[in-house]
Amino acid sequence: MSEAKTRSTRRPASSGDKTQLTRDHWLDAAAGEVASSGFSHLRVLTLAKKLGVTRGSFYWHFKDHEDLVVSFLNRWRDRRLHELQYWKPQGGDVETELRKILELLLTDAARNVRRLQVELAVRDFARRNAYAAELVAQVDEARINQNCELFSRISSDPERTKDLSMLLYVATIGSQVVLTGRSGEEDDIGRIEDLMARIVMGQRDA
Amino acid sequence: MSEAKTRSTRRPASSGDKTQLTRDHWLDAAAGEVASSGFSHLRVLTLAKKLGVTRGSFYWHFKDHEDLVVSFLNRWRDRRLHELQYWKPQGGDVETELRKILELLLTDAARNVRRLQVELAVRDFARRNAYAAELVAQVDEARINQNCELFSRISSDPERTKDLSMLLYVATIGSQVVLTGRSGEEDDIGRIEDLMARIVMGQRDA
DNA sequence: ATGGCTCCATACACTGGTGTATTGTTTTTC
DNA sequence: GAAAAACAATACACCAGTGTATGGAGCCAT
Repeated sequence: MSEAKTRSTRRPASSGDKTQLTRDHWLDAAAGEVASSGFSHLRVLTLAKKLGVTRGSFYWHFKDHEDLVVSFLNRWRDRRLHELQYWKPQGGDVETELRKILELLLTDAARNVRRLQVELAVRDFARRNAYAAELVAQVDEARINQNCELFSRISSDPERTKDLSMLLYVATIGSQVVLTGRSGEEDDIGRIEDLMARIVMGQRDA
Repeated sequence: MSEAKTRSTRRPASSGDKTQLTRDHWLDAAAGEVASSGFSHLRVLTLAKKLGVTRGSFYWHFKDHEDLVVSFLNRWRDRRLHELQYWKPQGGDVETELRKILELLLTDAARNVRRLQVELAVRDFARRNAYAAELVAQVDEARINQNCELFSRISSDPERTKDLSMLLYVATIGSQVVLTGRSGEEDDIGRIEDLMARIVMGQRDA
């Protein structure tokens, strides 16, 4: 603790960096808080400490607390919609593609703890915030539709493909909610993944 | 603002009643707050207003805010474990029992909005509170085990019955999380219910 | 090197919430 | 029917958090 003049930078390198802060820096810090404590514990003072600055900086980058929340939600929505692009099923055979999707939605999701926690926090926030609910609905719909394209190769009945896609989605979300941070998590998730795959494949019509 | 003497009762009948308050009254009021705003917005001042008293009463019934939260969680756990008793599958044939359970877990749950919201709030709180997590785990396990007994009549492989029970559970929780308060909720839940029933029945071994 | 722009610090006013101490009012109980 | 116990009101000290106003410090033009 004896710096503050040696380098021309003024911030005590709390985030390891030295340059000026940007809106995105604050949003990243916010993600950490949201993940670990939820939206209702999102405090600008806390973020400022984490970033090694005072709130003076915050109120330059953001109008107020609400501005932070809305920006956070928008960025979250944009990223979630955008990433879907890379998860599009390729031309492989149905079972391999299904396995890939399941692994993406369950095993992979479970490893990305922070990302998962953020999603759960957003979802919870959506229960009492109309705007968040709107964005969550958009993301949910996009994801369900994405899987629909694959399931159309399993059943020719469009109603059934839609239902299957929906079921797979709610099952994965449920797994995340119920199993995350639980003892035997890895194992249980693997088994659900397996069972889901077998079940869905069993729904293929003749 | 010119009352306060006409009747010998002192509380302005905010809860319609006149008698003295009990711990359970506070817990009931807390349930309302938790359902609509979550644990992090649980304020004793708010409860006091809702009950038509001041905080002086609260601190007679409870040691502090944490006492309220812990008592609330305990009551929740006790009730959830106790109600399972009445949901035990009877001796009917497998499909009817399965349908009954699904209706209980999905259609019925969706009607009981407040109860569902409380459960989701508790579950969210459990992400950052060890004690809540403990209780949620207890409830989850009890519910999953309860369904196991039924599924053992579908598959003779105990591993598979356990997996099926788990899948059904996470699917219902996921449905509640994803579909609650969404447009077309009723419809979607019905379809999921139907699909789940067909799928599970399809897992019966020869 | 001066003025202007960007980014952050400091200080203040204000709100909303907790918990405690004390007193007041009903109800019970004997 | 008076003492005791249960319940509630009032007033206070205190803290955490927001938002605002203002004053720098560093950088970049000309």
